[in-house]
Amino acid sequence: MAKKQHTLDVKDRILNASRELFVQHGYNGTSIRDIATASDTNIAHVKYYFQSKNKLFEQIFDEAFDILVNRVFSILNSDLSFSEMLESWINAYYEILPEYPQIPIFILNELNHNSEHLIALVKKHEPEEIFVKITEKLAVEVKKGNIKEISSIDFCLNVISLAVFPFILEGIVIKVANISSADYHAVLQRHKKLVIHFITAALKP
Amino acid sequence: MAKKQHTLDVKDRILNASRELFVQHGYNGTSIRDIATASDTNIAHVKYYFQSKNKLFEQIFDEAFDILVNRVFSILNSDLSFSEMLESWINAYYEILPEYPQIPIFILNELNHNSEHLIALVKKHEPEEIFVKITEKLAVEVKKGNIKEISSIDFCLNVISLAVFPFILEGIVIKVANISSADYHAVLQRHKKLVIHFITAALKP
DNA sequence: GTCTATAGCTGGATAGAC
DNA sequence: GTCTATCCAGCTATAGAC
Repeated sequence: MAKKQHTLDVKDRILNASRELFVQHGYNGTSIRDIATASDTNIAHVKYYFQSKNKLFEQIFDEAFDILVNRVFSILNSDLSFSEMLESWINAYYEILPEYPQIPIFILNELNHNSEHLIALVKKHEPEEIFVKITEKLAVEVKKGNIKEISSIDFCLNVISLAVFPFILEGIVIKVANISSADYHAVLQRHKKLVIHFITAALKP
Repeated sequence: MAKKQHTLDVKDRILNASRELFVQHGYNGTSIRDIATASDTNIAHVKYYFQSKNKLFEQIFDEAFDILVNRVFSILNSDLSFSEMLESWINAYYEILPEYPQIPIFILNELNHNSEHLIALVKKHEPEEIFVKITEKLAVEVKKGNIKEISSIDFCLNVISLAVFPFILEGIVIKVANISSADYHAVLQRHKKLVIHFITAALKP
């Protein structure tokens, strides 16, 4: 009947194609025509379902940001002990990011290019709540004498840097060192344990 | 005589304007027209001095990458002791990056978008040599029993992550937390000492 | 070296037939 | 809902006058 058989309907095909293209090539590097071609639809379809390139992009960006903070959010809202929380937090990144390795650089880059517009989307997820949660947990742990005194901004910067940045470096490392993505991910899985141990050792009073 | 007085000649005005625009908005987000307008020249000037948008971009990218690795390179080639080297290395980032805070995200993003083409420029700077140098210095230090055993890839990932990533987060942090860039840089200067201490403590045998 | 004009193409958006 | 045709603004690149 139809010229081509698709398992997904038009709207989902457009979402899948645009997710891949936007994350890979950025907002400016992706045209509606590219999206229409990749999803085997046409420009009018994209316009019909998403009104404009901008609206479609916002939806993709929102999803991507959600992937990055949602799980972390639930970990920090749970009743885990401090050391369990720290380990779960880092483990979360090392489970999410191998599946979506391009998301951090995508988010950071688009925020740098288009800040005024996208920052509202970021704030909607209330990332400051995460920060408040961590500050509380840290204060308790310092008071108990379990860890050295450290400001929550310093602590968060270190944890996020150590856990997230290696994934951002993937592209450059595998090309310069001429190794496969799988090899690099194997290195990172080993690296994860070191990161947890690294932070624990550095926080010891 | 001329309609407008400029302290720099045409070529330098184009370089300055394109540096700012490319680093800020990326390759795809910058047009030759933007560059011509910002440098108070015209499209023909840009073409005359740099042949194409691509050639001009490569020059800017090359410069930016050089800023990021040149100083680090000379530190690792010097005869500093291991602990001096580590401190100088991190200090180097904290001196370079406040002046060029956008460069890391610019480099990483363009490499992700346009890898095949730019990776040759990166390799020209021989970043692997840095890695070899560090591996040697680490091995000596481990043998002496001054630090715990650690692979050089793990070590490099940790140092670079801790030192560079906070600068990449600047854009999102100052907007979400509603603080000024100067305030954030003050936080980072404090943070620098903690990073050095953090790594030293974690490496203690 | 400088600058205008323009070719040739690709971008997002829209109108309107079916 | 689907799809074609088309508008017009933007882009890089080039030719050629001065």
